[in-house]
Amino acid sequence: MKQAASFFKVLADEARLKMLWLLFNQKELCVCDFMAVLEITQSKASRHLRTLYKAGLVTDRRAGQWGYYSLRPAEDFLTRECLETLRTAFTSNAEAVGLLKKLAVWLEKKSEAGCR
Amino acid sequence: MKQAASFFKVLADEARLKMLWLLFNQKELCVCDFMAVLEITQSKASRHLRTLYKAGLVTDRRAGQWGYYSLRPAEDFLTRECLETLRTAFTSNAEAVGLLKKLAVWLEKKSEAGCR
DNA sequence: TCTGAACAACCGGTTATGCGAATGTACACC
DNA sequence: GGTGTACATTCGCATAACCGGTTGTTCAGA
Repeated sequence: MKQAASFFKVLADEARLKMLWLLFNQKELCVCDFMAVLEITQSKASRHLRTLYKAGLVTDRRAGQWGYYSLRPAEDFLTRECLETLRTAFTSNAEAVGLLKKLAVWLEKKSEAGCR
Repeated sequence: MKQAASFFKVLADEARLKMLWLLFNQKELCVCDFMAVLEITQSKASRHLRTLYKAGLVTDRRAGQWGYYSLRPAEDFLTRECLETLRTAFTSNAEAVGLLKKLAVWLEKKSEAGCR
């Protein structure tokens, strides 16, 4: 039960919820994507991603100086179900939908700039 | 999304999870029941119940000097689904099952003592 | 080899949360 | 009216979490 409590503790932060939501809808994102879309500092982005990583919810992949994060399929029942519920709930949430639009615009601009 | 974060914040405590679990399996419980079964101080029990109350997850009913708490049906999708998932997860959790046994013993002893 | 980009990790400061102990309140019984 | 029970609330303190700014670290390209 302690385990369940610490899982919910990880979800108990708006920035981390938004990060998970972005990853629900985009396979891979790097730190600078989170910074741009969520309008947060690099230090904040990195710290929260670390928290998600330590909780086993995301994986990271280094490619040169870039770090890509993606969702990690949950092996635990509670984790899997709650994340799925979260995803469903956010799908009909205006703020969440707005974030996705912002993400799309950002990714578009990024690829236009050719900096992929 | 802020709302979702604060909901998870409420769940992010072992004592509160245990309280919810007990209420899943027993319609109504008073503060002293939580104290006895979870082996916590009165102040701790009261405080966490207050938190659950303010989050809208439980209701209270005063009867004389006794205060009874019970689950409050969730009107929100996220809340309802997560609690249901939690219930399912705990059903096959040894610690949680042990708590229920402890609760049964306590309620038995309490009614034997005639203090209803 | 130097510079700059992308990130991670540390630093101190602030805020939030949790705790037991003590106190307050409301009622029940004598 | 006094005592005891069942709570709720407040208090001071300790710990944990979050924050922005700064300082590594690693790598790519000139």
